[in-house]
Amino acid sequence: MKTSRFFIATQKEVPAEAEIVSHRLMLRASLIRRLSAGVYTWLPLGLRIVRKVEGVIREEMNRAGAMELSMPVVQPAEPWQESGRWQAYGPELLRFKDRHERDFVIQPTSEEVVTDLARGELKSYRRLPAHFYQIQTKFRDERRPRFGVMRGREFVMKDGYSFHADYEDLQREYRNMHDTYTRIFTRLGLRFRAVAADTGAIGGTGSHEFHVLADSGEDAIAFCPQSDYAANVELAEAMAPGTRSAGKETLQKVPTPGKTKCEDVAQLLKVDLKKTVKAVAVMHDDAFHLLLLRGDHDLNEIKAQKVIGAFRFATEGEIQAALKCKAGYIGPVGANVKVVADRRVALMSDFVCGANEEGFHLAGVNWGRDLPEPQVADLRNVVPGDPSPDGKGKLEIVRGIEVGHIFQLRTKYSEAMGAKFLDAAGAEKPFEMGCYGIGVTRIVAAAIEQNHDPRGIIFPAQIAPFEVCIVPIGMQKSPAVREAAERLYKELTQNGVDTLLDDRDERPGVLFADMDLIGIPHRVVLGERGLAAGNAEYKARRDEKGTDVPLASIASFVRERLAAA
RNA sequence: CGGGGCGUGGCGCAGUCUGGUAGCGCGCUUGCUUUGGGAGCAAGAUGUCGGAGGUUCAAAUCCUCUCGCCCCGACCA
Repeated sequence: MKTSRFFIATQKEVPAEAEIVSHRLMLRASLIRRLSAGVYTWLPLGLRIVRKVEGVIREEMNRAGAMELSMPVVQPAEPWQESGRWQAYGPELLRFKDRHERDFVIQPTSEEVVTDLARGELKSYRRLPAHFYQIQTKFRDERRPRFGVMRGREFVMKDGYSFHADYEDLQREYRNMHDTYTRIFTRLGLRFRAVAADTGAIGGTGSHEFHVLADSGEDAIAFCPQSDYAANVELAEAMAPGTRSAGKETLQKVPTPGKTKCEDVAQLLKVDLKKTVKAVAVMHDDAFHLLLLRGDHDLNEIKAQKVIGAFRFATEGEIQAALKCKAGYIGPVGANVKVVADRRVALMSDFVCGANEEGFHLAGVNWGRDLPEPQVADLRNVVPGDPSPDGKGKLEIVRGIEVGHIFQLRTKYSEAMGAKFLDAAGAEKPFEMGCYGIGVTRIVAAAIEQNHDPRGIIFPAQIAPFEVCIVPIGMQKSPAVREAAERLYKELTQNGVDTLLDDRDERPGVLFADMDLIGIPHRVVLGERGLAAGNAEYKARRDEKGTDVPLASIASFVRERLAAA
């Protein structure tokens, strides 16, 4: 490809709409343009990257035995009503009516359609297992799209669905996909980690997420460097080893006017924040609960929900009604309400908490003596340094971007939709199902997030829009440069190298800056100076300086570099 | 959905408080010079100031209502 016949519209200035680096660079490098919130046009340069990501995924999915198909983006409401997701999905599911007033959705995933297909076609165990996948446009009406294509409303996802005669075979395929995803993300040149995950709204049992590691990631991942333990912090179990030491202090009420936060109280009383307990007031149905956490810990709402059921935070009025006290000074002592203590809190002694009287806290509080032994549960997010749940070391926390997710759905959809096959004994059974997603367009953003420098994007070779760029200096003026550039271009393209020849009549600085910005991994510069000495100059995107290579061997040199990557 | 902010040529912004009929940089067009890291000079083109209504002799500026977008929190590939 030659730049004179290709659409490149790089920008020097940073667009105001973009906050994170990948979004900025994607706009500046003319990979994407926004049409509306969370909805983007993929420009020719960006689409090349998407296609390369898709290519790697397609190759590995096919190699793993999955079969590509394509299901409709627009789907009728009926199967969604059958599965129950028409009600369960909520406003994120984009719905509309056709001219006959019939309900439709734009697919956010395709469990319903693929299950409908399976129940019609996979009537016998002899047809099993079967794994169908597609690389398709999805739409989710996100409450808050952000970071460009990282969390767009419209996006491209690879979604695969497998059907099995029994659970053992589903588990085999689940491991197969775990391995396949590992290969895919490795080939894409990403630094990533597979983590145990909550199964969330899709339901089912086993589940892993694949996260690209990046500080800008929206997810927090807890992992143990001493073992292979890794889990989303939403899920990671907070351990509390040890026993409660006997209390030494007497209970006393201390004035803490204006100090409503644990940090402020700890500072005022000159005690460690870890000696304080905070009480979070929540309502489950109409029941008021106090959830107790150590002052330096945060509530994990998913865990709390598993303990007391769906809840919301109590209002100031409800707190007044239950405890006769303002928020900021509430605590469990003498409170006639349900109390659930985090495991760690249950092991504390001589601690500080609210006194249920405005302007006062209690110090030297001890379980049993000052208040009854509480209900104990895991309520908090893990923090760095917590013991790993597998007992093999201490947890660290990093941030990640979720780019893949695999689930064991079991029979959730097959039972809801009556999708059954006949087994060898002639008995009707619901399919055991798995589903497997990869965020294709999100990967492009994640790869940039992980690979960039002040000059721009540094694409991993597998997904770069072009593998090599040729930058001729003064091509329009110098016949020698033009001739050398055209010859090298021809030689590389004829050998299947994805080459971009920058033949624009621009100053060298512009060409260099653009090629760096759009992240082409290998660059060959041809100038009269070098040509006079019989040399071309080669530079990899990450290199500081170029190196001279004899013109006669530059093509084979580049091809060797490509093969080495 | 709650909280904060922003809508002025293709892009980034000033002007708004204190009404007087729109400006800067980048980009774009043409010419000359320049040519190994986003050139210089000259001449140009491009705006219903997000939209609607109102106040006023006069509105980008004041008032009302709307629409859109971005950022921070609870969900997902």
